[in-house]
Amino acid sequence: MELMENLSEKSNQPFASRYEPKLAEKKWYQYWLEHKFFTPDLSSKKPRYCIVIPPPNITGVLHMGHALNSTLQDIIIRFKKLQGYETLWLPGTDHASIATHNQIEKRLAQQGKTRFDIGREAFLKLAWEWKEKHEQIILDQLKSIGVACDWSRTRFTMDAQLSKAVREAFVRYYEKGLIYKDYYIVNWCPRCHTAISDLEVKYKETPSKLWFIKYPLNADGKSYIVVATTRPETMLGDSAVAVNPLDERYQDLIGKTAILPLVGRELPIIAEDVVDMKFGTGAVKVTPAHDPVDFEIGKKHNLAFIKVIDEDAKITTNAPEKYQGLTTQQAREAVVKDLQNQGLLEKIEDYTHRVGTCVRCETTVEPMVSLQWFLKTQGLAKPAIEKVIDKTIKFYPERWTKVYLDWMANLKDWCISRQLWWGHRIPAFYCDGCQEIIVSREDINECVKCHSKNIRQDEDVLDTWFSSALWPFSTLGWPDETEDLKQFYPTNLLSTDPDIIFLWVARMIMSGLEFMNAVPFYQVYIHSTVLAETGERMSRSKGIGVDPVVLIEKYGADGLRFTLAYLETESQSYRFWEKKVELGRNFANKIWNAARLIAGLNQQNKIENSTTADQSGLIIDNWLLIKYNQTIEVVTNALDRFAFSVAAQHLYTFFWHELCDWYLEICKIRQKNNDLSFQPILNEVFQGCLVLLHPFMPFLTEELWHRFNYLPESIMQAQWPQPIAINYQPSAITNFETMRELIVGIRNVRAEMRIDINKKVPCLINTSNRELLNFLLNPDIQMLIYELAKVSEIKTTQTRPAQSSVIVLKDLEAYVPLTGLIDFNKEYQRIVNEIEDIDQELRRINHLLTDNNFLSKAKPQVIERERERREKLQDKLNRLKLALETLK
RNA sequence: GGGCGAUUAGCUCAGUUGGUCAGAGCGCAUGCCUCACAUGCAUGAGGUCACCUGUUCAAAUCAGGUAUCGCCCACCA
Repeated sequence: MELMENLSEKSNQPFASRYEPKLAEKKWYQYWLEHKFFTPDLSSKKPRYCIVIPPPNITGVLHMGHALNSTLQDIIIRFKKLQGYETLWLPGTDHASIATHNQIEKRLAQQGKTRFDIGREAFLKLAWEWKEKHEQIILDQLKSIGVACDWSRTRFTMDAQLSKAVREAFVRYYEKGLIYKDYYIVNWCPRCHTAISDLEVKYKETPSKLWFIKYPLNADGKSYIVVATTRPETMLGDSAVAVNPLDERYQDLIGKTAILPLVGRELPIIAEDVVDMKFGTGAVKVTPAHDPVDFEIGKKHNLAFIKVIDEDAKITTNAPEKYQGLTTQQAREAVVKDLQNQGLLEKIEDYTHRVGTCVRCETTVEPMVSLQWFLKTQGLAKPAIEKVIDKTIKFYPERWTKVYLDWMANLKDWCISRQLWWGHRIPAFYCDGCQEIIVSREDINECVKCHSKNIRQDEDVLDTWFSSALWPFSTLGWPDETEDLKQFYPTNLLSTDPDIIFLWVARMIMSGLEFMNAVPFYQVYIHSTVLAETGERMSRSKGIGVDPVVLIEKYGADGLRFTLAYLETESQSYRFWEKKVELGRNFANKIWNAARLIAGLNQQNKIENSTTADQSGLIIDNWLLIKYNQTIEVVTNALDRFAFSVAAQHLYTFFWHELCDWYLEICKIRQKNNDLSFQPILNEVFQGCLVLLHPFMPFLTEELWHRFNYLPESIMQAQWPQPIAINYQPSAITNFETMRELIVGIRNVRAEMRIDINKKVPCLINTSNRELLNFLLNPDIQMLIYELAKVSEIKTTQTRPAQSSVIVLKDLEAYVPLTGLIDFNKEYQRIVNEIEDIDQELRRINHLLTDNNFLSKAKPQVIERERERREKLQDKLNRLKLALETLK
């Protein structure tokens, strides 16, 4: 394709018959940036509207989730700007502590190294290099979608200002006594070598075994208590056996002791009501150091916490020597074998249970006692719950409100420390002199208490989500009192996907209320999850799904955007594949070509003193304007409640099937008849459509806006359309609708009877509705029917002529006489042939359905299908026979 | 175990508060390269809106229940 086009020129370009997204996209994005349309004017009097982007990880490249979410946010921000708000969409990226670690460690692994081989400093250097490189990639990909982000305010969670915010927040929490350090059972990922939060653990159904182990009750080895476990290796760390206090089987054992096999430790048998009598034997081994439930039991009963698994998931020196250093898997095998040899394994049952795995690397996590930093959340949760209950913050779709509230009601303290290097290092300092812990806004070299120089900072960093939780205000300048903060906080909308409601949304609400004393946003939109064609989650590593960057390349950003919005309903998910983008691409092309036609219709200047003295033109125009007004209302209302699909579908239908299919077709005819009175209306509606479409298809609409030299200079400066005041005549509109149905009916007859495309047909109408009759006999209306349905003349009649097809409408019957139009003999023969074909098929089916062999062997559904088919064919046969009668 | 969704044409899905809602796109069939567009135009075939029972003058739309699928949460060793 050769389009010799100068990209820097805005007008006088060839108006090719196909919309070429590539020619528009770069050009207009550049143009918007140059004109600073994405940067708010802080001195304007307009109301403010602000969105902060959910910062993509610097590890990632754009995926469909980003494409969807960015599209939706961009639709809203552009919609609000057109509605007259001073808008800010603030972009940025997240350092993604653990995810980035994984990426860099993967690279190191290729060189046979771990992060511990190169040390903290070198590792951080690599991480910053990674950031420099990958941040730009993802931001550029976002730009290719067309996002109206203010890039002058781009933030990164580890920027100096944001790091200052993190530190401020930590210190304030600490000073309020909300941050503490304690031993707790955490999920430990042996691969990432850090604690991870409950939310970062995914459970997988795994077929396994349930081992029933005999714990001898005394040294003679004669009597036992049998416990069932899915993790026999952890028995090395057992410090009790627990039974339900109501369990009659074990009443006499409570308070006694059992002997731990292989180890020889004496274990108290305790009563504990969390023990389920119905599970296993009703007796459970208690391993406080390696199981969350057992941990609680251990604390309650003051049991020993015996750590037998270390940070690398290997058996520690707390276990008998022969197991030390084994992996958990090896230890399991060894323990089971030894128990078997000693006759202490009662039985093994198959059992499927859920194994916790690291959400990042899929390694099996080990519950493990360790010393971590925690944030007390109860006090923080209370106002965060209230603000949602009192609807200061609203979730869309509304059902997510309950999900949020249920979670918040059962909130546990948040483990905020991670044994990682990339991230915000915990601002706690340990003094080796006086053993004090000093938490400080500034780095310190000397103990404030004892002035010892022997101080060292905590090695850990904060959970990535700690900084994310501050994002809505840290990006606007907090803790400083900035103008941005004053003008744009609270922000208006947060749009995100369902899986980070707890990880992120809840925590932003809590910290927003804590530090800003105001909610971080008023509306939370939770969008659908984009699934692959198979219904599975898209996954690059599994090769399932599509790449939005490729789709933009092939179909254009506008086409992709429109399609995504068109599919975005309140569903929890939708399936998506490449073919679907054709919908948007084709629509973009349709708009483009409609524009070409309109440009042509405009070229001829309006003739003075239009010949349309009657109202026919007005009615058609009225019809269009009514539909247009409805469209404005529906789209505005839909976008206000984030019903993206409703808005997109309505625009699609109005533009394509009403404006193009009918109004433009009629305009062509009017133009031929020197009636150019449609021009101002067409122009106004088309211009309005461009604005309505702009949030969905920014590039195409900007391109056309310039080609039509509309004002103001950019469509981004335009105003959202308002319904046009019209002289509404309901009866005229129904008459017009009847006319449309009549035209469709005549076309239908033509197609059914295979009337030559160039042959005109007469049409006889029969109606008692005088007004309708007058309308249809109006010369201008007749002209439309002549042209659009290829009709030669319209006459009235009271009776149906022989050999004619009939069209039945609400207030009207119309007849199309077929004499002379079709070759009756030929048509007769065609129908006869068709009847013969059907007869033959019917015979086949009848034969089949009387064949006992078939009836006994075929699937019932197949037989049923054949029966249904027979019925349908019979129907068709009858109809054809009737048609044959008409032709006689 | 709890919560939340889904079940509508061959496929993917729309269907705000119950009464022109039985729809769209794709696919299919037929005819058209008609001077905006074949990424197009015209016409058509295809569905007891999962199932049962209620409420109502009226239900795809509301209530109760059943079945299947999906998502989320939860300490069943």
